Amino acid sequence: MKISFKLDYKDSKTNARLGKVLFNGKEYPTPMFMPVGTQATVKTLSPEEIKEVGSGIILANTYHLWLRPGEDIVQKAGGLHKFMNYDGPILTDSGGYQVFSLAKPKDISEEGVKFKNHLNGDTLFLTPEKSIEIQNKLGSDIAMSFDECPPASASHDYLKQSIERTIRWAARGKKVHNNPNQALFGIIQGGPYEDLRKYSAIETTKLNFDGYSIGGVANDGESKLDMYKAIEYSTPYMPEDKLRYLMGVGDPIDLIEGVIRGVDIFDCVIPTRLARHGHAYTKMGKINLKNNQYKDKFEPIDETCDCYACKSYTKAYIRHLIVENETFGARLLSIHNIRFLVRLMENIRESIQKGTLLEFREEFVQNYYGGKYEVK
RNA sequence: GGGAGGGUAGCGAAGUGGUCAAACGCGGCAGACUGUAAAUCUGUUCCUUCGGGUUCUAUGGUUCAAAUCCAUAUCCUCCCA
Repeated sequence: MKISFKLDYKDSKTNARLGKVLFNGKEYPTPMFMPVGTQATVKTLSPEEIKEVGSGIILANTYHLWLRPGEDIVQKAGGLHKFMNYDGPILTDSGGYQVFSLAKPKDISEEGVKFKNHLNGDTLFLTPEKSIEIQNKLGSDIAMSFDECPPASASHDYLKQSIERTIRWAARGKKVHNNPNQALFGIIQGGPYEDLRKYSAIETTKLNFDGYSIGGVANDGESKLDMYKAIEYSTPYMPEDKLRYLMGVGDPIDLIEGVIRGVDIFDCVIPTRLARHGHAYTKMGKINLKNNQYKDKFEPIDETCDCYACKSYTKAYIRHLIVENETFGARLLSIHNIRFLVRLMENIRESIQKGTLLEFREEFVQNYYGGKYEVK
């Protein structure tokens, strides 16, 4: 059964929406945060732990799984769900982000993108058709169109020709996509430019995808202001009855700002990466547990948190694990950080329900930034 | 008792007359991270009122100039008795 989306409610004071993703007889409420599991694993977490923290959809990556173990192996295993023992919904990114992180502009042609394999330097070639074919074999529930994800520094001229090509790539991918059990999403690009976002959104939605995402955001130090503009310039042209996905975001405040601007789902590596680097989200802001001051703090990371790490372990112990580079520390912090974002989304949904989302935002900023948050 | 080598910043270790407050590694202290080339990367680590001050086991000496050369002391390691 193909995954589907139902829009339930629209906030009157903001563009926020409440809805649900329907999959396998289960409902996953939106707005939602999706943890990233690039290599068919949310780093350090078992599928049981992923569910325990309350995550719904998780991400995997086409590029990485194409290289290893190869889409044929995953297919032979019976698809991603069986391969990794996860029965919740899985979204695969198309490899578009790797166009940004691995390829050089000159490696991008109408046909596709030339990559240097980051494992051994081999030259590889990925096309929209190939990306869809791989995602089909991986058996994800949501496949993403293969796009170019340009850097924040890209000029208006470059972006213009880039989004036109990305739209042609989206059409090519859609043409070869024939898996009735897999949704296919289109990706809107255009940097912080109103005309380009509008153009990209209108042309991409004409192709009638199952959902739409806003891409090319939060790259290489793009300002938050530009990110918010990118969302604001895109959503007016995105259909209301389809899932809206802001790719690669992330930061707690950005999740709130994204929802206010009409986004339904988000994904980001940041909670798990920060965890591996010793950082923890708390209501009162992000803390670096590696800091000396936590060495004898025998208290949970966040008194108000209901996660496994906070229920059973202290800052001092987790700090010790992180400092000693023990994987259990990364695991506890990953559980905590994802749980923090999942609870943040729960609170956001509650506030939408109550019509107090903007007040919730103020309260969050007051606590998390000590009131000193300024959009730049 | 005889002989050889050596003592450099928190630790290990380069440096053997000026470009040396002294490479590099570790450890320490911070910072960054937004569709994961990311358990990674960056900064900093003698003192300082940022003018400068005090260092290379100790003391004395040679020299315009010493971590580097000489003398003595001291400690460590190894070898022979």
